[in-house]
Amino acid sequence: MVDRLSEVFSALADPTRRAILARLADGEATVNQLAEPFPISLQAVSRHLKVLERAGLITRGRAAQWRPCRLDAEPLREVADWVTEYRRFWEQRYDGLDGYLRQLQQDGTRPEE
Amino acid sequence: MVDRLSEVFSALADPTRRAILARLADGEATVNQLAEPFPISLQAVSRHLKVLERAGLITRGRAAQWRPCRLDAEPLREVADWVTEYRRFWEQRYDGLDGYLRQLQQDGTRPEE
DNA sequence: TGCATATTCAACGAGTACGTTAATTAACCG
DNA sequence: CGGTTAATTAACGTACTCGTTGAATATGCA
Repeated sequence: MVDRLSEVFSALADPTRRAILARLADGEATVNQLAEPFPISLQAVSRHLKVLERAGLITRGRAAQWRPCRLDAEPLREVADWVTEYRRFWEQRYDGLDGYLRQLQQDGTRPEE
Repeated sequence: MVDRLSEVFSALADPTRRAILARLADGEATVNQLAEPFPISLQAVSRHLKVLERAGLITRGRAAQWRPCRLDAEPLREVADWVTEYRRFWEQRYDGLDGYLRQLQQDGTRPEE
């Protein structure tokens, strides 16, 4: 994995990790609290957290023997920025002239990467 | 891979595939045309296209011996919808009261999944 | 000190991802 | 038909992912 955006997309490509992010939207939580809803081991959750941390999607504190996790949405802003470049494609109407109009709209405004 | 959103994120977690999508934003292209900029084999690109197709990000036609690829941005709309749920987190200002305010803002509006 | 709790690290296995090269399929054309 | 071009499929190697269980580390507390 070389680039940051790939790392973020890869981290998001797992429903458990997305559920963890949704839980962290409610506020900080410990590893045990985060693991509780899932039918997998605590160790597996700990690894998911490491993936999220490497992607910059969470940060971790230290309080006694707990390692509270906190959401960091900055990488999600980058995702939003990336996907926004394609907005005009899903907002297009397909009404018969679509091929011609699509060609016109696409001209010279290709998203980067 | 079980759910659609994971499939889409996974497809996007590769810079070559994102570059292919960017190229297709200019309009249809054949496999050879898409492969041309990359230092990898045509077969490897063909596989990337299969991944993008399974994720619903491209569709393919048939014209003689060519298989023109076309961008389908519908899954990107789903990505945009998902990430938008977190918008308030990256739009937050961190000005000292941050912990308290974040707690207030997060209350009761957790993104799903 | 000694034990309980919270979390991580290590080692393993099954499955998947991504690249390669070689062979195959499909369509066009002389 | 036979050859060329476009693209896919097959077989393989290497590496990574995601789960497991067992051991280690870190902190709190009696």
